[in-house]
Amino acid sequence: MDIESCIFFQLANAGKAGTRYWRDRVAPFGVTSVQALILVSLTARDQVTAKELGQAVRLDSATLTGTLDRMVKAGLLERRTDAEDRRAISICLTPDGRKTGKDISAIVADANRDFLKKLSPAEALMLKELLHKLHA
Amino acid sequence: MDIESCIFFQLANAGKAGTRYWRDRVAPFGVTSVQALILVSLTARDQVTAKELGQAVRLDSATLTGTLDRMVKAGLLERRTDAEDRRAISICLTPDGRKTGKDISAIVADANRDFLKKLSPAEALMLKELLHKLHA
DNA sequence: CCAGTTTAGTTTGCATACAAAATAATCAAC
DNA sequence: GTTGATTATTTTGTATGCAAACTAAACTGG
Repeated sequence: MDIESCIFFQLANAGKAGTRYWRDRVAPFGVTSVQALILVSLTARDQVTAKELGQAVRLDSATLTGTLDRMVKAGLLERRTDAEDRRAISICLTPDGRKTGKDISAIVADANRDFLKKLSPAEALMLKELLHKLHA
Repeated sequence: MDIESCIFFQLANAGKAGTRYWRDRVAPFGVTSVQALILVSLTARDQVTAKELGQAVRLDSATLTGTLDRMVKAGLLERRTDAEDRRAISICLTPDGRKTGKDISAIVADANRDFLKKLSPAEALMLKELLHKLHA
């Protein structure tokens, strides 16, 4: 079987292509592609624990720890020990992080449209459904 | 726009899911997911330069250098200075690398079928076409 | 033939991605 | 109520992924 028609190769390439495009779109905000997704997620639902955030953005705890470290260092968010459960930490956006999150949230739809412009609306929808069906 | 319906998030997740599945399938052969793809690519077309290999498996030169280092160390392949162009290097499978490449090539189709089993054959084909159309 | 440019790979530095082990706090059962 | 299992997060170590700078070899125009 040809590597070009291998689904693992195709999905990995599509993922990398999407990430490259998204990274270029969010680079002006001074954040990486993953950090941008985290900010968008936090903008939609503020005040979450690290565990909840990890589930929302599909990052395992080890990867999340490092990424949060860099975002704290960049002044985008803070870690606070959860009052209820002292094992958990609450992730809180700083004013700067909140603004950047809002600004990036405002371009997500346009970035999606532009990246998908080679597909018709019906095809784009079909692609999203097929990708979703693959996980579920 | 919800992060769940963001194409960059969906593609990145699908890519990671595929890579995880593929990694588990090739782990018994003692190689990583990327190394497995490289071996499959080399099995189909032996004797290529690093540049050609990088284009075939979509790895930039910096990533390829490190991955080749690990594969040489693992005894899967060798670097040889190209006789025609002394800037280039030829990538050659060792006997061990050739056998592993053949063994892995033999399971690619089955791994693809199994990973795509939640989709009908028509849907799987549609997915591949849409992914291809996205790049082209 | 020779300076300037292009090309093939490597190196460096940083950001995911993830397995496995370590830490610390909570929960469960007796 | 203490001990043992579970849970949240961090740490460590290895493997991509990629930008940018660097090296060495080949090409190109005058």
